Amino acid sequence: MQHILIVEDDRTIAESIAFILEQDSFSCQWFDNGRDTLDYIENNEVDLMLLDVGLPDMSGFDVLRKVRIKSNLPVIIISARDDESDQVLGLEGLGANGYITKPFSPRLVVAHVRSQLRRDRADKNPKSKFSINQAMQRVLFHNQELTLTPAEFKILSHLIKHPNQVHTREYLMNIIWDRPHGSDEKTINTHIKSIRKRLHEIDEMNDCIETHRGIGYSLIE
Amino acid sequence: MQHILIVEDDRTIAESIAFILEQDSFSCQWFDNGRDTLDYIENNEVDLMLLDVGLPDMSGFDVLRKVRIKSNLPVIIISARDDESDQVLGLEGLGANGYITKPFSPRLVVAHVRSQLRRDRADKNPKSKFSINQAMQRVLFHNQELTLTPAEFKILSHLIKHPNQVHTREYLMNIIWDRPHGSDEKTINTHIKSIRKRLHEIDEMNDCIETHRGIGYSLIE
DNA sequence: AGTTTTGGTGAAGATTGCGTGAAGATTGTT
DNA sequence: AACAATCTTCACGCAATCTTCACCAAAACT
Repeated sequence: MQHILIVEDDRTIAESIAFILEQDSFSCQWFDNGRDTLDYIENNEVDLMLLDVGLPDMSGFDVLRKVRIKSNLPVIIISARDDESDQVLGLEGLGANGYITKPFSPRLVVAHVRSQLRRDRADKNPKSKFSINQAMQRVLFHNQELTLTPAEFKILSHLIKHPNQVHTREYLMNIIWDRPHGSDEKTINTHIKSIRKRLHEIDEMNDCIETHRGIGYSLIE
Repeated sequence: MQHILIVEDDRTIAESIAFILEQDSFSCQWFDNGRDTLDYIENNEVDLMLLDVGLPDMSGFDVLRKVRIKSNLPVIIISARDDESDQVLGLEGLGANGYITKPFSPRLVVAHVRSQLRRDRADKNPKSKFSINQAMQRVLFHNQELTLTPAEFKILSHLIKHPNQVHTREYLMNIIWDRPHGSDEKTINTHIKSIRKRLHEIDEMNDCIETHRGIGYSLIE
């Protein structure tokens, strides 16, 4: 179930939007001011925000600006008919994802929301299969814990943090050892081998780590 | 000077839009039906189209659909207030780049047009058929990845970085090997051959790399 | 036209680099 | 010290890549 935030000081309008969206099996949450909205976003999972520009405590654009500092939550601006130029300003300049002008029909709202969420999902899909727990020196792969030796952790976590980029063996060696260390670069091969083996145990059909002959390795997303 | 097409059957509206845009130093052309519009686009350079959905001979959406078959000309839909759902349909489904609802203010039109043309220019600028991903040691050709050996990558990326310029075989050899290397210059021929072959696999009618008899090679844009 | 030079082509070695498994070296722990 | 875990090295075989070669086609020169 996807969760929509409605930020609108006119209770009638907010309720009618909520009613429509709930019929389309979205869950909705209504706020009539900016402060509460920002608090809520800070602490809850939200999939999309419908944002009126005219709010009692702060401009909708201020809300958008503050949201954009921390996230790229899809935001659809709702604006009154008479401040047209604001529409464009908000849409283009502050990173809104769409806008609707009052008065609007139910169908229009649902269409906008659906189309925006579709686009948003497409953006999010190329999500990393990895997550790093730096404090615990652990890496999750497909939400399963990898048991890695210290050297393996250093190499893999670096590759994850800088994906789609070739790292030379020399560079990876510097990551393992803080201070210069007269070791053979072949060592890296062996570490990579065992990292691959561990990834393989979880995902048979896996080929994240690419070899770049004569150069080094890279992790592809 | 950028040329805007206004497709709108209401003469008053069309003229007012044209007046506004001309003040902003665009050149404008007005059509009140779909047939003439399509004819014109076929034979003239146009930078952007403002398209009303309600036309006498055919729907604006039909016009858009026909235009989209042949080009990705930026199109901004103009729609009357009462057919809201059509807006979304046109915008999402048929590849319109924006929409404005009647009635609109002059500033809104100009803002939309400017913002759209800005985006369009950004899309068009990186128009070289090649792009180099140095980090991944890869070259994209027509947005497709070329699988290149290290030597091939070194040669091709150098040619791309210095196009329209002849490079001697000796010079290209120095690019492949850091240190002096007593190899035959014919080697370059073979590398060029295989680079050409790979380009050929993507674009049959391709002849980017020119031979300069007795001297070397160059890449032409 | 005939000759010479230069480049394209395909294929056959030569070379290099990598994966692999295992053995030795190092480190830390009990 | 003994042990386990980890790191490093090594040798072998394979595959990717580089280089060379022989032969033909195209261009330049006589």
